[in-house]
Amino acid sequence: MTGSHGMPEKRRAIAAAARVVFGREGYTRASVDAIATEAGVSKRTIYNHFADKEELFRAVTIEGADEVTETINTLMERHLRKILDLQEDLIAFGVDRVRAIYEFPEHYALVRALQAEVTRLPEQTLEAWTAAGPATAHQRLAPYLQAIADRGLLAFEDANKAANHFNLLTVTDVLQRTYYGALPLAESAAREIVTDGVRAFLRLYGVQNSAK
Amino acid sequence: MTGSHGMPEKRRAIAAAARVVFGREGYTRASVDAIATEAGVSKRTIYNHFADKEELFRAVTIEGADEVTETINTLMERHLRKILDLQEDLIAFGVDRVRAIYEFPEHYALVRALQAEVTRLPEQTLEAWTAAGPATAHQRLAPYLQAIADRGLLAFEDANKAANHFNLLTVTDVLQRTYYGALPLAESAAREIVTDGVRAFLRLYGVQNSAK
DNA sequence: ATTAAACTACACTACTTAGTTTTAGTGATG
DNA sequence: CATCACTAAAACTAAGTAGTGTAGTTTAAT
Repeated sequence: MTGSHGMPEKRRAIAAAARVVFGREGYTRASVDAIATEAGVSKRTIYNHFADKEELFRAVTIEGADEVTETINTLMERHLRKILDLQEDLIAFGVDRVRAIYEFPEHYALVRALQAEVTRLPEQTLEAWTAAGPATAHQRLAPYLQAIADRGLLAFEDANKAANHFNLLTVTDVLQRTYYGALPLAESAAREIVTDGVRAFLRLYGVQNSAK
Repeated sequence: MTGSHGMPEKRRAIAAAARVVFGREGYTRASVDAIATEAGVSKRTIYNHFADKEELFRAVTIEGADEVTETINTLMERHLRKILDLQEDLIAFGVDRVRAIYEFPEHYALVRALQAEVTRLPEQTLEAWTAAGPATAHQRLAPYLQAIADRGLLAFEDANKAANHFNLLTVTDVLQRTYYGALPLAESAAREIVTDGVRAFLRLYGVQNSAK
């Protein structure tokens, strides 16, 4: 059963374990031995697949970002493709997006670890991660907002800036308050933050047709 | 206030050095020996002033937060006490506030280190730091905005939410893009972000008849 | 000058780390 | 069968870690 979908099975086990341990312990504190144990693999095998600890870190941060980005893409398709009630759809998207933070705790733990390492990371690694993760977050949102604007439901000059403001007013607010998902947040509190954010966003860019 | 007034000179040297080294290396990687060297002090002296590494970290994060909070208070007094042109004053405040990020690089490096440790920190330490730093950021802004609203230049129902939105649209945007000050940001870019943020803020809460 | 507190320098403990090497074994391919 | 690529397990190297103990030195107030 060599499920070799490009990646040997062991490599995937190592990557998954690395994500957990790096997320839980941070880069420096995470030991390669601990990752090996978590992966159910010998330490030597890790070094057969990855040059060193740093390359392992680089690989898993980017792969993790890809995974989350994919999830967010799905959420945008689900909520922002066909708009029935703009405010409700934006709120539903925001709430699901926030929920995704708590559905990928290892990923956001990894984000915290990565942010702590920013000044020590090779420029290239940071760029690759930014491109895979945060950058896509609003680069991919912008076209959806543009499409909604084209149908006359939103009005702005720059879709990218609007997307940026949407993210700031919803998911960034949550990330900031919870230290990137480290602190728990009640579903109801998340909904309230997102609702406030969406209402502000619509006051900024909404077209007055659905009234109060 | 964590007064650095009655504090022996050596203790201050240690705290200053710890801020630099923790900021540069992160909590785990920073060694107490390195902090001692940076402070020009023997390691034993550090342990005469602080119970252990963790208490040292706790002390310097909170002292650093106090310092930055004080600076921000000064900026609010300077720009938000007497309003001449609301938009210009808010922009000037925002720009100075962003500049403060780069005037306290060790502090924001420390913030990154702290965020990475959030899940391992004693709850009490995190609470104390949140209270000294980020929490005050908009708790103290709210009264200024309220005073401006009382003069009829702004309109909102909840000053705290307005303050939160102001911060999100200006300084949080910058912090997020620069990984909490880790990446450089041109003065002009900072000004553009803040200007966009302030304009959005005024579309949300501004009263049309004022100035201009 | 005396005294007490604070300091330095440094050896020392008990432990952890990244990465390598060794030894023994696995399953597949030709 | 033999080779090949991989693996586990454990020992090992070389380095670094937090924190302690102590002997001798500085500092400042009396």
